[in-house]
Amino acid sequence: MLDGALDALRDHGVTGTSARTIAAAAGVNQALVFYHYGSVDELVGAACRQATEQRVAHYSDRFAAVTSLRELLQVGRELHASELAQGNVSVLAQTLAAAQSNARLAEPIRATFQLWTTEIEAVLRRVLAGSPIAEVADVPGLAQAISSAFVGLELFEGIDPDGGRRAMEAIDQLAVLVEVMDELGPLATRVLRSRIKKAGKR
Amino acid sequence: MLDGALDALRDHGVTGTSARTIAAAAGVNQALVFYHYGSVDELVGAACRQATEQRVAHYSDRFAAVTSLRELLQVGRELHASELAQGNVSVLAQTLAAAQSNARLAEPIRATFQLWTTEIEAVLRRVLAGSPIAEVADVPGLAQAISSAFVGLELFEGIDPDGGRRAMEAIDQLAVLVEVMDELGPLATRVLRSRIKKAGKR
DNA sequence: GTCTATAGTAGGATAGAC
DNA sequence: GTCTATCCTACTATAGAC
Repeated sequence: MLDGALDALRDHGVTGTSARTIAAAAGVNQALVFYHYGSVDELVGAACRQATEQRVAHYSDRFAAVTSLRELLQVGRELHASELAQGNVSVLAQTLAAAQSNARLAEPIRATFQLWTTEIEAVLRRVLAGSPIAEVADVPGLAQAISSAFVGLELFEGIDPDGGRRAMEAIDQLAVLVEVMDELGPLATRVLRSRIKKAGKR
Repeated sequence: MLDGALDALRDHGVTGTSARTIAAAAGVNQALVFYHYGSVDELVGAACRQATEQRVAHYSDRFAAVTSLRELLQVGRELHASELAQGNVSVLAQTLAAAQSNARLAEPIRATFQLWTTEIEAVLRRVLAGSPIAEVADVPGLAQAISSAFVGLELFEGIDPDGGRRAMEAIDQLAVLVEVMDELGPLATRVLRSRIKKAGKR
């Protein structure tokens, strides 16, 4: 039935997801939603949670093998492509939107989202070790910015696939910038540190 | 009634927005939605369109005065704060999510979203003039990436305000990186060009 | 143009048979 | 645990009075 909930979110969106559509997708009776989960919202929350745990576990090895920002982005793009095909990230984006005005859904979705952010944060901490970026940048904040941006792109791609692809390419080019930055040597590092420090006092 | 539609989206989210809630917010009768707009979706599309046109016009002067990436981000943050308080960008995010599985809403929302992207693109083109970034980066793609990321952050902030704030800070620090990059002089520019070229052949 | 009234449909939730 | 049956509510959309 958890799978049925995901299917319903994929096929009908948040607005078209109900106890009835979920039950139909799962091939069971509508009353079971309430018997097992109490409400539709709780079922949706549980389904997102479980699905995300599985996806994160599935990509765990990939993330662990990442040694640079570009590789992180590369994994991100693969993940984007495969999850888009399965509609998984779209489901998360849907529920994230629904959670805005649904207090019952907010906390479960926040926790689910945190699963991705935590994974990205660990990679960032490893990849940025020794980099001047790590000294000044807030790594958890950066991780959240990245996963948020990812969701935004996902939503955008849903209504404009071509534009979404171009946006992804552009981000790829930005990642090159940051890496080059990191490889410019001590002079650049010094300039960078002082500039960021100055900017921080603004 | 267009305002009523926005109020309804703000207060009840996409799932709770109906001809009835819109009419109640506007202080009129529910039947008028169908008389004037034919369907709820078309009213919502029109409302988003009009509201976004007004907001874009309102920030037009600000965008025109921007001369650097950091200033662009600064305007973006002000915009974020003021629109968050009014709930406007959240409305756009809500409808963007709804449009994923609603063909009738997809095109109007895509066009609405394009209003912001076009504005950002113009600023980028001006700010990045003469920069090595502009030579290799796809400016329209970058503009779409930025507005997408903005929406993602907006959604995220809705369920985790503290995390959203930290993510915004982190992006601010990244912008400093890019600017420093731009100011490192010809050596860095040369390295950058060759690296991006190489990366493009990957 | 705006209202009331209403038809028809879909969803949340529960009671009770099996 | 799973089903049928059912109640109540809320929604879209239309017809028709004013």
